[in-house]
Amino acid sequence: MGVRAQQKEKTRRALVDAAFNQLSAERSFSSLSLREVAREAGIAPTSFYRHFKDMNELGLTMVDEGGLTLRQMMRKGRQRAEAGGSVIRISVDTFIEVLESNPNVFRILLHERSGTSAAFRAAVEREIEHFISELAHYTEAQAKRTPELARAQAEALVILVFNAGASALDMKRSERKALADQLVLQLRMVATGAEALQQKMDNRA
Amino acid sequence: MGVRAQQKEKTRRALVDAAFNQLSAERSFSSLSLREVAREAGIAPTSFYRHFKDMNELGLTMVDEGGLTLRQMMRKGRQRAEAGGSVIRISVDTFIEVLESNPNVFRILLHERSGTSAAFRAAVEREIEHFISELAHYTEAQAKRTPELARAQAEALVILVFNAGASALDMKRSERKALADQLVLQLRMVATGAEALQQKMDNRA
DNA sequence: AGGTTGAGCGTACATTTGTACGCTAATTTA
DNA sequence: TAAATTAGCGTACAAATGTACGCTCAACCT
Repeated sequence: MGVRAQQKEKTRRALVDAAFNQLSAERSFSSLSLREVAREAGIAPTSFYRHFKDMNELGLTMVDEGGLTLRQMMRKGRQRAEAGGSVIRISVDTFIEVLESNPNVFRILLHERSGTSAAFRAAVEREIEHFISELAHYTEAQAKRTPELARAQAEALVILVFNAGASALDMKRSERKALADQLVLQLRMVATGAEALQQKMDNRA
Repeated sequence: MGVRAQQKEKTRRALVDAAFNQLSAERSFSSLSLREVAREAGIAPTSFYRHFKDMNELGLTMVDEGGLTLRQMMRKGRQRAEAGGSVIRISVDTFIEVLESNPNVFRILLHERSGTSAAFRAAVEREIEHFISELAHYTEAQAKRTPELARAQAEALVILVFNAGASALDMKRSERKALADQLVLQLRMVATGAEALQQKMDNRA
């Protein structure tokens, strides 16, 4: 890559990072202005357009990038689970860790999921869908579920996890412990319930 | 109530209604400006301050009012359930109906739940908490659950329902049918799983 | 009846925003 | 080496926003 393209990439990163850094509990992506982001990135407002068509395009980039980060981290966590122990427990613990080290990635996903732009909502949904289908396939193979049931189960699990994540963002470390415990309990409920429903169906056939 | 206070109340209502009417899939509360709301309500921007300290105060009013509306409608639905039939099925159907007739109430609750103002998040959480604890008490008595388990179960149910609501907002009527079916399946999973966990605990004791 | 209150208005202003336009200077290409 | 490309800048402007201030006049109180 030439010197020129390299510098451009660097500035682009500065923009994305600037935007992520400005996110907080009090500041959502849609409340950021193009000028603010440019200022934080150390470039002139008008230079922003050399990299993104508008703020929307930047936001979508962030969603995609954030989703990728998340999936990579969760995958690493799953490897830990393969060493043995409760899959649910380990996954929840991993999730909390990921959330703690990337709060702003979660913020944008959680907020824009119910946001004002259809493109954003779709992008977030796509990211969540990754999690769901990955999990559904796993369950279908592992626990011999009907595809339909596996899907419903996976979706329920993911929703519960993400929701807990939203609550966790506002919490202190100590409170998070209790949250994680309750989440584990809820996930077990779903898993147990799905198993029972599956068996009932099998018996009927 | 005097003529004066009556007129004031009328204008206040106009403001609240104006704000609710401006909400849509593309427009969140936090993207509304004081001036827009005043314009829609037919008053001068500066007159807004005769009724609310700022937009935040208006928003909190809307959350409270919306939550109340929701609970009232769900209560009515529950009476229908007492006539017999599956509690889960009837509740879900009621919920979908409520959602269809008050989409904007849901929009503000769902969006501000992950919103940018702590006061808003707390207000929404309070509303959701109403649902959860009402349901937890019901389950605790009806199905003889441990308080802890009843709480976890109720919370899981409510979260799944609200989440489905968020998806439903973007859907056509026909798609909603499938969503409702899957939601029912998920709720049964949770209920069945909670029952199984409860029995396991009872046996151990 | 006469004084007080307060809802609603119009004017005004400082800020902030997105973005159009044209320049510069360094890199890339030919 | 000469020409072309382009990242980044500064200037500029129209639009919109929140809100301070002071006025009016109908309703209210005594």
